[in-house]
Amino acid sequence: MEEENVLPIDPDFEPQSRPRSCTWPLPRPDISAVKTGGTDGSESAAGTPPTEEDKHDPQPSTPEPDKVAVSEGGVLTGVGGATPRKGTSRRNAWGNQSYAELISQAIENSPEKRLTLAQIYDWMVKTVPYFKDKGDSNSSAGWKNSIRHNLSLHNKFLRVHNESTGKSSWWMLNPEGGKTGKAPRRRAASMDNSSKLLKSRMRAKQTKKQAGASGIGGSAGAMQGEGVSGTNGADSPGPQSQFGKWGVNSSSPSSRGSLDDPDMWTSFRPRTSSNASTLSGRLSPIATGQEDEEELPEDGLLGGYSTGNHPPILTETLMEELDLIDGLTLMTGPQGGASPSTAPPAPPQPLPSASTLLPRGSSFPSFRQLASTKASQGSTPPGPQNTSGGSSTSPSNFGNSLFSPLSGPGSHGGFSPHVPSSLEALLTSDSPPPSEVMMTQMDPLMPSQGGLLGLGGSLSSNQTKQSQMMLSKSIDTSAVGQMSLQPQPQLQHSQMSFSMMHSGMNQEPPQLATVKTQHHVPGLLQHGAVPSPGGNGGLQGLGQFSTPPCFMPPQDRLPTDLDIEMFTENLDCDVEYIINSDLMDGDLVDFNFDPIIQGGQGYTGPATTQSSSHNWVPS
DNA sequence: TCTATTAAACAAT
DNA sequence: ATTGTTTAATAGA
Repeated sequence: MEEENVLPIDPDFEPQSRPRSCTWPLPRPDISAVKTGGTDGSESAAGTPPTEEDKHDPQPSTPEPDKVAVSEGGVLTGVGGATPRKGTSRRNAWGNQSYAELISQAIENSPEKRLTLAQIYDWMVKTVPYFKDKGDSNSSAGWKNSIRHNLSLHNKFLRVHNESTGKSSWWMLNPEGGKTGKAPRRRAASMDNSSKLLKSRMRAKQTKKQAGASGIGGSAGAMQGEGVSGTNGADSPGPQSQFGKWGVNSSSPSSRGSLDDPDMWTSFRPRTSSNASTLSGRLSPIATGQEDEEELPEDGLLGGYSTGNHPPILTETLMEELDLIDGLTLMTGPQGGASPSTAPPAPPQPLPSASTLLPRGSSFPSFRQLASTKASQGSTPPGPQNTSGGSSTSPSNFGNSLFSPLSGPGSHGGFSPHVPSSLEALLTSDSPPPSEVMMTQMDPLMPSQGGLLGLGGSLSSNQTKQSQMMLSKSIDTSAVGQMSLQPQPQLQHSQMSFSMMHSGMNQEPPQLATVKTQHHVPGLLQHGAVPSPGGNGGLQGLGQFSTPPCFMPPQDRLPTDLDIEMFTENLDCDVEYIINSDLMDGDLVDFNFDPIIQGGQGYTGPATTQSSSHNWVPS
């Protein structure tokens, strides 16, 4: 506290009677003053930190590579560049950049493009003069609080589980989120649904509390089982080069089966989608409310994919997944214009490919683990999962697959430990949907949602979410993934989801489909599956189940929302049921998706097309 | 009205 | 205690 006072704040700042912000000098009011005084020079004016400031923010000309320079290169560009309002005054004590922008820069600067919260703090302290003094402040410090707040609030930031020791999650930039530059915030909290959402949330909270006290966790299982057994060396979260680790780890078994996994997923969940709704808000009823929920489901899905085990593939897959999850829009990116690469879900940035992969990889491992873990847990103890030991093995293969997705088949055959558990199958099935999403994304926001609906649809629903919340995020998530897959019991539900999926598939363009297939399939199908050119192997499998080619016209989707809720409840039941019984029995479940299937026929047929999506899409 | 900053309550680790 | 999430108040555009 004192320190801050000490800061070289201009006299101007101080006296603004500010109730809350203790942390800094008051910017705003001052700003005007500052502005007046020194426009550009504002820096000096702000004066906060004497010298250092100069270097940092205001001027692009800044020699310091660290901060700005790098950032500019990346996505930030948009952000940083745009930021500068008229240039005159600095909005904040540290400059015109918002917390979100600063954070983005920090992340971008990092080699891996991901940082932990602590690292972000650190970066701030080092880089931004204003914070320099505040380095030692506690987490309670206002600025740290603000950073955390921003991380959570903005879709542009993705949280990825950090496997290493007890480290906090990695924070990454959501390719999409940042793309526009505007990174929408999550949602206006208040506003439309507010009442509804709020209530639900409120409940959730309360519930949690109570539950927590009471011990709802039971279902969740044992709470924390342990940490990561880690080991792997995961420790070195060091930003520097963990590449090796990533790959390795991913495959590595490190974590084996700890319950923790679920969390992993949780971490993924992007709060993303909601944004869309935020902006438009109106249209999709779904959007708003549901989206949120959807997020969770997504995780589940991801888990599914990851389950596959393959690292490399995962990498890309993850990419997609992340994207999907986040913005759901790798594809979109291009449109937005932000991301140059249209086709490939590849990283938005030109960054070194290696790094690109790796970084994401980090997250992957976790996925897998989760999946595998879950599988083992749920389905069975054995956990031979993937050639466990061979973790290293798989990677290599995957690597190939990545590069040459098509070729995939042969390699896949190699590993195929084939997992017994139905989960995989489920997962597989899931995979398709995402792709769909991709396509869907044609539309900026809405579409994505549509895709989600398909995926999450079954899952999503406020209620569901709540319930999930109650239980435990992680678990729920997994459940969710399964949900969609569910076999016989509730075909209805499953159908819904499938149908959605199919539609999505249809939409996909050939190329995309292929790609997708690769990503998804390989991971999942590895067993031996051959990647069917059509891609969809997974889908087909699904198709077998329920297979209603096209369930409903896109338009229906809206209504679907409603339905979804309906389902939700049912789903819940199912989930548990499934978990308990089906999953346990792995064998029973028949999700076989014959990889073979491919025909393309099914999916092909019903081409729904985005056009439809457009319809419901706002604009 | 929207965005951003700041605070603060809470949950989970 | 840290990390994350969320709500709310406030201020600027």
